Amino acid sequence: MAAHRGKYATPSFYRRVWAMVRKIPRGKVMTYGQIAGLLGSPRAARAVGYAMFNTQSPDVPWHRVINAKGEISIGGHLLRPDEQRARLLAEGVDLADPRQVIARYRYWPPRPRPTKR
DNA sequence: GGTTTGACCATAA
DNA sequence: CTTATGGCCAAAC
Repeated sequence: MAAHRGKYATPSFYRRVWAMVRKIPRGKVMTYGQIAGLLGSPRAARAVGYAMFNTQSPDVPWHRVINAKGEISIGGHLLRPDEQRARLLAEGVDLADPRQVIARYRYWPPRPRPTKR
């Protein structure tokens, strides 16, 4: 099951990112750096963004991933930052105040070690 | 295996 | 407040 780096093989790191993004509940958001940190690489925020760029699975709520400022990072013309905003608004996420977005809607996944209390 | 790129982040001025 | 810069990481070429 080793992830070969074939053209059509899915990079394992991306998979972890996607898996974590899938766990973001509706109406919640996570940041690139946050995801990277939880995956063990606090400085790999860019790679997380890269993973999002390569996301093609409808299962992955890519729109729930924003930057540390609490805003949508997509500035590109090819993509659709407006769509991300619309999706978040549809889930009840108010993007008016970026700081408030982080404070109110940031999602922290449960720790993988709930045992021992 | 070096180079390039990027939907990032923190810091400095 | 905005702009600039360095850093860091993973993947594609």
